[in-house]
Amino acid sequence: MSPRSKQQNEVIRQKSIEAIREAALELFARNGYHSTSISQIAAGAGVSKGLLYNYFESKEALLRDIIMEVVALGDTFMSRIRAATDDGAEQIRMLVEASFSAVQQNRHYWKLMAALSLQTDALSGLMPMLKEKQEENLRAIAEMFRKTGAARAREMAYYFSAVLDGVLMHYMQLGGNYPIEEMKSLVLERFLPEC
Amino acid sequence: MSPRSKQQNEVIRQKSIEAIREAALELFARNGYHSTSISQIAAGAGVSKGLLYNYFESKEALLRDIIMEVVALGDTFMSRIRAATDDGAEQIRMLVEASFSAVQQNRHYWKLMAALSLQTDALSGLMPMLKEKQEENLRAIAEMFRKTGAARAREMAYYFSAVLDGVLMHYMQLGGNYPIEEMKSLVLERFLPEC
Amino acid sequence: MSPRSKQQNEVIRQKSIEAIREAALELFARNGYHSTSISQIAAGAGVSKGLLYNYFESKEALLRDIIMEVVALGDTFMSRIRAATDDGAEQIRMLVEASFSAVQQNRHYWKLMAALSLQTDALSGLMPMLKEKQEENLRAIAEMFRKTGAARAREMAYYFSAVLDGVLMHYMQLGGNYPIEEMKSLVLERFLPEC
Amino acid sequence: MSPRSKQQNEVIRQKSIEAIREAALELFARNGYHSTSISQIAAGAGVSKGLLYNYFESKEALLRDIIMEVVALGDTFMSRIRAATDDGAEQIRMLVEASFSAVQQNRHYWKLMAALSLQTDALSGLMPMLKEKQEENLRAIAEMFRKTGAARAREMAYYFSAVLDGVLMHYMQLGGNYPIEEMKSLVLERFLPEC
DNA sequence: CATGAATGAGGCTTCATTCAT
DNA sequence: AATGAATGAAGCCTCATTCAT
Repeated sequence: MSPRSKQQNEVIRQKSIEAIREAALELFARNGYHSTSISQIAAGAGVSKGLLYNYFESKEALLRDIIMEVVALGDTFMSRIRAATDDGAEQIRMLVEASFSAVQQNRHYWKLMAALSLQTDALSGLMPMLKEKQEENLRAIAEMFRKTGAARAREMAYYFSAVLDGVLMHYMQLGGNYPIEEMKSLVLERFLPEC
Repeated sequence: MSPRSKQQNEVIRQKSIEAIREAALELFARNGYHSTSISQIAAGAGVSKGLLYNYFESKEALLRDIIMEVVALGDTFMSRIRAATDDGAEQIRMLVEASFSAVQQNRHYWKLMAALSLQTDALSGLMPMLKEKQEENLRAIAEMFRKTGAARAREMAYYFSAVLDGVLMHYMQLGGNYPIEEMKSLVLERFLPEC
Repeated sequence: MSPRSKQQNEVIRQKSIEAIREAALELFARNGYHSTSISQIAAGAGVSKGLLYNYFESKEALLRDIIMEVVALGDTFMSRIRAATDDGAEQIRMLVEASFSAVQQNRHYWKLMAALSLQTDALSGLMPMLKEKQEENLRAIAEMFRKTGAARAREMAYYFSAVLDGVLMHYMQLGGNYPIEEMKSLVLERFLPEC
Repeated sequence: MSPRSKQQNEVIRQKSIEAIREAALELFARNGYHSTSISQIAAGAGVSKGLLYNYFESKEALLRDIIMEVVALGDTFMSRIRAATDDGAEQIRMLVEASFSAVQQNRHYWKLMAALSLQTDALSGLMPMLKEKQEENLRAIAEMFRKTGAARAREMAYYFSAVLDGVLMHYMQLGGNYPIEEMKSLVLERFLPEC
């Protein structure tokens, strides 16, 4: 019955928050945002509905929180790549590798993101920020192509990121039988012919 | 005095059905299936909620109906292309043209389809059929590549359809500012270099 | 196209009305009043919903109409019996015979009546009349017993009609396997021992 | 501060559940199953509609729950009687007493059961179980008659239970002015003449 | 006489959210 | 920090009834 220390409390808090986030992500990705209820998330996280509302203002806020995490993850990727090398082709290669491996390791995140990116609802408040991020990434990718000496770097960036998203989307749709490795090879081949 | 003739009734019915379909498509595409209420659809179509249920068994049946229409549209495309020419490269060119123009002319349909294809819910019953269709299209596209003499025709088909979907998805996400024409050129260039 | 004569119209009217009544009775009895829709009745009768409302003010009015018919039928029975003989025992015997044969020949009517008699709803307006009828029948039956010289004729009337209703209710509940003939014998035996 | 204990919660739950059950029983019996709305039940129980669905899966499940309670009550009666004595006549006497007193003390239950037993709808799933129960009771009653040395014990059981149901049904229909005590005497007299 | 398209009130049910403990 | 009983708005759907033809 001795009162918990501040640190102990903080640990407990973080554990609960993380459990909620994970359960929510899993369920949102598997069943869709609207088809997932707060009750399911709380049950999945092993906490009460009340506690969930201690940490997250609302269902939408919980979704926002998860999305911000994914966005941050993406930013980290890009930073690392730029830090690793200054060679455009190599950066593109790393980006392809990183994208495929991220999606393969964690289909949940990306399926959720893809599904949400096509829905205007449930994300209303976040849309501008997400578009901004996409724009930012596009600029970064264009810069990579520019470094390879490619003509029409910006168009290539648009095209490249569309290809990447297209392949990964199909992978998420079709799952296990998708020839994901072959597709990765094809992408690399066709964007980095010299390698 | 006398009741309306069968034909008169059929005209009236079709008018209402079409209004409902259109309103539903528009709203489903814009706001998402779950975020669209039957009331909104009825209001959008200018009919009562009750009438909607005279023609569609349920909200899900309405969605199904719309999806079946899109699927039929896609089938028509493929048939026409195959009927038009036997030259693989020409077929691919026509497919690109048809896809881009379809999406540009009717963004609603395709945005809805894309969004739904990533949702596990709200489509449970239709998923098998849709996957079968996709498989069928893939085979048809592979056959086109085979005719061009391309190596690894099946892989190319996977890749090609991913590219197409990726580009069109981005177009649907970004809307007006997307360089859609440039992307079309790039797609054609990169898959039909000889033209 | 020659206009129908008044008589022809009347024939048509009566045919439609009768078809509606029959369909309604059948459906009310089989599926219950609340579980039967006007659409079902109209379909069952082979007429349109609109025509149904030409002849019956409302669903409840249709029910009332049917009930009145049953009541009238009951009155006819009693009158016939009293006209046929003045002997109490014989009257009772006839009543038993008539009741059993009516129920056996037309379970629909009686099942509906029994079900409704226990529901306060859907009959609100008719209840007083029905109670009055029951009271009237009770008096008539008591008079029959009185003629047989039985003591406590009124109590016997209550008891007798309860027995009759109980047996017939069980028959309607259990249907085919109910030993209806044996029960009739038992009723006769126990109320008319001297026969 | 701390959450309620399991026991406290259980008490609270049972209170609400019981309030809902009672309100539902009262309203179902008075107005009929179909004419009673969930809103009415919730209002009658002094809880929200939502809470009702915390405890009962559906309106039909609520009805089932109530029916199961009545069935259990009936089973208890029969068991007690058989445990109390082995004398057939005494058992029958007890059964009559118990039935009359049960119905007088709790008209709601029995009116609801009687009404439902004549409805094909709203009970579909339960019908087989109820028929089985009735069959079981019939066998038990036949056994009682057999012990009294009566001939045709099974027929007597059918007849006896029809009489009981008939009398009690009339009581429920006519209410206060029904000569219930006289009827009880008559039943006992006529089935247990030797007493 | 006859039709059936159309309406809208009202019923059942779900679920995000609150709050007493 | 934690619980879960309780709420009520909102969604889907049914169906008695109306009315233009």
